Amino acid sequence: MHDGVVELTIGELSARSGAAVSALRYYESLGLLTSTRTSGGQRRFARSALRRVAVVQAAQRVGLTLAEVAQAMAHLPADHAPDRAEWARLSRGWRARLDARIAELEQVRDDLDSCIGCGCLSLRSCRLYNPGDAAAARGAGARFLLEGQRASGETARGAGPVASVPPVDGAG
Amino acid sequence: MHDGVVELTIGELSARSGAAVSALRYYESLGLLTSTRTSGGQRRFARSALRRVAVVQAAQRVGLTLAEVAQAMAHLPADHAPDRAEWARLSRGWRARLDARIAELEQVRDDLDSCIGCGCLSLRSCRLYNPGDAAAARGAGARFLLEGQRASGETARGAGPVASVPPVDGAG
DNA sequence: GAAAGACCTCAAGCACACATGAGGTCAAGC
DNA sequence: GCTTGACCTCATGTGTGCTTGAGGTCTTTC
Repeated sequence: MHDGVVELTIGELSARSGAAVSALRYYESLGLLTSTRTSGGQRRFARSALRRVAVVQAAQRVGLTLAEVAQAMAHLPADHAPDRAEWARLSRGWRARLDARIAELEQVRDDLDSCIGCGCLSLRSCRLYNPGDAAAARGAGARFLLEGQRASGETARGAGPVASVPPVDGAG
Repeated sequence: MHDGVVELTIGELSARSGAAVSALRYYESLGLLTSTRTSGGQRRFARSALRRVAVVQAAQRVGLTLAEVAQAMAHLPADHAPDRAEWARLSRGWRARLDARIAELEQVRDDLDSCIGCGCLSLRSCRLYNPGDAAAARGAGARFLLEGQRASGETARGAGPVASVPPVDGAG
């Protein structure tokens, strides 16, 4: 095997980055990585690909989707790994998202605390149940937290919004 | 429409809970909800179902999967909505998970900060790149954070672990 | 009693991030 | 040059949490 040589096979990149071979191919298909090919059609990665993979993995730990990573990386030069300034720009944006996400989770935690205290889940007042305030329903970065809370067509066409039925909160 | 009556149609439950009709059917298929049926085969939910849906939604905000919610709910009596003590038991467990999750994100944030400072992503020393310590690779509750970091068969069968290739960290 | 809207049951589809398998090729070492 | 392991390209599958659609039924209201 070539050693201090310039290029890496996909297996080497996998071993060094910890990403699976199939994941690397997938990243390439999304434009997150580029490679040259040998005459036989096998991929060869520049060593800078190692850093790119590291960036992808970092972004995933932050909670970004690969599409978002691709978008962010589009602002980076393709021919070399990000240098200090470029990486700082990227990661500062991610930090903001991280902060927002942490804040949301802390909000949920506080709401949960208030519910533990009151044992409520009252449909009228419980903040866990009625996340209408600041943190809720924000588009940005709430993916794993608040996804899937919109009404279906069947519901929307149908009986109208919540107000059409009077409040109930006695249990069974 | 019946009004202060004991049972709710699925549409009413949807309107009152904010969950889509299709989601409610799905929850029932997972055992998260139960219903009786009219002679015509339509679902009727006890009012306690409202609280059960609230609990499911709360758990999702915490970050649990529905399977986990189902498991947690298996410890609750099926015939009534959770009372104060039962809800407290449940939510205290969730709180621990929330705390762990928040701690992990804070760890990532700190690592990110150190990387912003040094512009590194050095394969040898960067903590974002080498999440080997405390927070990483924990089984519990790291779903959205650390999923998909295991090697594939192709990689595992192949060139062996990281040590087989000497370190490289120059960029392109 | 008839229209309309809410409801029913499958079955299939979507999004995300890959993993897996089939069937075949390349490259390195002996 | 021959074996063997690494690599290739599709195509399809996995898990989670639903949504959408087709085709049909129930219930309520006028």
